[in-house]
Amino acid sequence: MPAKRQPARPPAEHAPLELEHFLPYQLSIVSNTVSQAIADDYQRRFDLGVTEWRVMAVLARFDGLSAREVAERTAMDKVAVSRALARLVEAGRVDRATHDGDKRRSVLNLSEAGWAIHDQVAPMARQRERELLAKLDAEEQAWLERILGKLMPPEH
Amino acid sequence: MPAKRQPARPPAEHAPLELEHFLPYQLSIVSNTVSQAIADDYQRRFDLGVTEWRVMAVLARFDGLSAREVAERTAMDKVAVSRALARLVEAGRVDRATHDGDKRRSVLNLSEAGWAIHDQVAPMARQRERELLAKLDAEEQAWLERILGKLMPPEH
DNA sequence: CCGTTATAGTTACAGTTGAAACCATTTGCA
DNA sequence: TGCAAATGGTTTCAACTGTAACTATAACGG
Repeated sequence: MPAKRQPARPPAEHAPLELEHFLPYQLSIVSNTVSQAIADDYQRRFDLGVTEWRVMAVLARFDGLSAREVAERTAMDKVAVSRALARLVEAGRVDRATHDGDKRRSVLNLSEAGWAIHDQVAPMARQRERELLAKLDAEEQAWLERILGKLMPPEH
Repeated sequence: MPAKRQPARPPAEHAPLELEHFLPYQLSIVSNTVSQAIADDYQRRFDLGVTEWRVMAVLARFDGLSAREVAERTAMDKVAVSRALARLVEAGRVDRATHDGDKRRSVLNLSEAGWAIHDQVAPMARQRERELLAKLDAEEQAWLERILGKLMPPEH
């Protein structure tokens, strides 16, 4: 067995980054790990991508949004929303109509089938969130909520 | 101007997710925003992708790693590491040799050119981290560090 | 009105990504 | 030994992503 590898250079010379204590890196790892865990739950079972699920989640809360409004609320760009909607409409999970008085806009709603999926996926997502929070005590949970609120870019 | 849109269904009926207060979603937004900001700094200037930078960062700390060890330390999969290394070696930023006594393994090190890039990018990354932390007071910073430590998956 | 500019949404293209198959080498063990 | 399984690494293929170009409709300014 090879000996445990040691940092090979004096930090003063090059000041290498310690990735595992670097905040943006930690955020990326934690975020990807939990998102992937949630996605695994519904990806195969419902043939539903992350972007599609996010679109469904906002349509569950707000009726009749346009694609642009969905993009704002999901922090996705309009191309991603357009593609997610194409799949969702094709699969009969979202109903798309045209706005009265502005033929450019679509008017989007979950279909019955869409609601049926939503009502299965939403509890699974909440459960994963609980599992993540279970690693923290009550005080830490409160601080995390507060901190993320401050770190979120203002437009979201 | 259209009236502010209201939630259209009673929460009790379908319990839709409030994305903007959903922890995994917040993490994803914050993480992507900050990672993108950092990446923009060096992406164009050095023609260096995020995956390549991560590989360089671990090679700055540990000499002579194999590709597999790089993958472990960066939390990237081996395919991504293989491709990042191909570009880095091609660009003369990483030297790749073959391990004595195990011809499957490579032995990786930053080249002089690699170090030169590292020594420019690392301070930029640290600066971005400081800007992120500047949104928090000292107490929040301490809690965030503690919390992320607990949320990081054990293997990283 | 009519031409310019802006907006909603889609399409095309090129680059990126991940899963699985693949090759070469090494290890384990009968 | 020698052969099956494991390991390090690359390649392939299909899906996904972002940017820019495009179409259609609406808003604006003279």
